[in-house]
Amino acid sequence: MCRSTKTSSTRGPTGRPPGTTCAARTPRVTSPPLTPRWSSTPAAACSKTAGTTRQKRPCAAMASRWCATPKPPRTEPRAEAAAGHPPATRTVSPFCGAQTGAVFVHTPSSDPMTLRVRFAPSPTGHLHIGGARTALSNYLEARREGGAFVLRIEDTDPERSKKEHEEQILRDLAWLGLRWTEGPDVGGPFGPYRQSERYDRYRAVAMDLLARGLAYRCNATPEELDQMRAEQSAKGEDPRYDRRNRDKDLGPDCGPHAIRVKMPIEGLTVIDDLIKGRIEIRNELLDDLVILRTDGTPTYNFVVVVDDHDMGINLVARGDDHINNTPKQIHIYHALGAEVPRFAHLPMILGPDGSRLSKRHGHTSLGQYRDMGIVPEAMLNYLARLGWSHGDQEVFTEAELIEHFRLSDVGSSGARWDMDKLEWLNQTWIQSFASAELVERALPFLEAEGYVTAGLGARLPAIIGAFQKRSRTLVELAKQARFFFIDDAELSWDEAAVAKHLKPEAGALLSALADRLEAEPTWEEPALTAVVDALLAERGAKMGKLAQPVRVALTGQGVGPGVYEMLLGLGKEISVRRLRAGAARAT
RNA sequence: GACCCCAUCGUCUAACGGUCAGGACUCCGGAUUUUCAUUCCGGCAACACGGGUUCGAUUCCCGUUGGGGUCGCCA
Repeated sequence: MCRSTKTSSTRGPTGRPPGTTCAARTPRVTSPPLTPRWSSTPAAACSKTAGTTRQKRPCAAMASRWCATPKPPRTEPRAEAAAGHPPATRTVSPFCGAQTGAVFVHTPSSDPMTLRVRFAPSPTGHLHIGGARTALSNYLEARREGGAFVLRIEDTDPERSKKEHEEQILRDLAWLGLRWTEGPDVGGPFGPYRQSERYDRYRAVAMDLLARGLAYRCNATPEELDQMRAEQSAKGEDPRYDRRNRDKDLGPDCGPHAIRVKMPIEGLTVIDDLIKGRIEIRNELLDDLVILRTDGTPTYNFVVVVDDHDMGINLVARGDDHINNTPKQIHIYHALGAEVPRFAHLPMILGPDGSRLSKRHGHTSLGQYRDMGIVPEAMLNYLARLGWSHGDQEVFTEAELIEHFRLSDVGSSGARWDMDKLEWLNQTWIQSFASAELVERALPFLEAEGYVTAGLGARLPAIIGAFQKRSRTLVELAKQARFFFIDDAELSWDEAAVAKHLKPEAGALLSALADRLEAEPTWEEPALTAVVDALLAERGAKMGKLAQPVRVALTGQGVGPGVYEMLLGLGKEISVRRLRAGAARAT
């Protein structure tokens, strides 16, 4: 029997169940949900059709929305980007073909489609760096193609979803520099963008599936199912739903029940993944998954498909831990009569030991890296380079990433998190900042150390500049700058350095230097250099003779910034005072 | 266990049948220097294994091993 015959008879003229307001939700880009995207009649759909290759091209009209953002110059849409996309997904025997063994290939819309991608975090915690990577990949793809980047909140878990998490995730994404064209905060034509606000829609779709015989009621209790799985395991079988209620056609009066969707029982589902290539899964392995729980709330695999369809998402890029969900989702698309998007499954980010990155490996949330003084440019750069490369280039600006990054060029193997490389990139980026830029970035970290940064005038950029080439992170910068901000009495003294460099003859030099500097009206590098050079010339000494004693006197330590950097950062008063104190110590 | 994914220096990666297997991080030397850092030069270091296919495999195929992921009325 060809199931879609029944489908067509139950769908009705509008293809929409009563009470569904989906048309209002999908003003454009997609046809109304529940209307088959595949062309012609159900009978035609059941017949064998040839594979088709979807063509996609950048939409110039959509590019303007990105141009509204001030940042980097947009690169030209690339003509070659349009070519060569593989067929989205090919399914062998979904509902209609399953029973006949026919090969079914859905026919994509012929409309030139604007790329629409999404990032759908669940607000149950902070933004994980894996999530950040996924978000970035989607974002770059959208930017290059002039498409839409949709942010959707997957808050169907009322227990764990928290508003403050959602807000924090949005802030973290913004910190990274990602900007979305549609989302819960900015709105958009496909809202609402929080799943908790779309429950009516999910229920309506589920009821429609039920009415069309593509889903069914299952009154097995979770306890019964647990027992079933336990028995299966005991017998050495794979634990899975035994389809016990699939063909019973249970009515609404069957007691507390969930709604399950019917998966095909035989055949093959094929995913043509942008990153992984061809993936085949035997349909017999697919469980009839619950789409509506007993309490009426929808489940993840269901809402994802409904939303992605409603929102016109045509490329889904996510972690490869979702690969096993994909065939089930594809069949839900088919049940909805919806076009299946292309998929790109990004490999996982692994911990340094090769296992899945977790808290025990250290920091896993984006916010923690921000707090440790990683700049967003470096994080963006590092995240993009994980699993992807462009020639021998290591440092990329956002604009360069938008131009060169492609999901299809991402490697298919997992990548380990390498803090050393991240810090190296961070240092490289810190070195690239203009003075005022670095000051602005470093200020919060200085304040976090408890330093008073107000009223420093030109000393502040001098202090921060002194560490621009000496810091791998902004926290490191702030900690190194400590001697600039504390009272003389608080200086910590490296006794070995003191013993080595603050000897009597050095004391005389320091004392003389202090006198001359005190008399110097111009506290700028050329003037200071002149003072030091003159002193050195008179004494017939080299800089090497003076630098270390000065450094120890000024900082208490044997290592630190250059002499003039210290002098400029400290200012005249403190410099002279510390030099005198150092001279006194040296006698 | 079943299913799915993956496999080049320690790490991130390049190579798209013929290369002295390239670059970057880390590490180790050296140069510059005012200590440290920066910068510049140099060095160590890899095709997991076994079968095919081929005149020729790191590249293609199969298997083994190893690693990762998924097996919920979580997302």
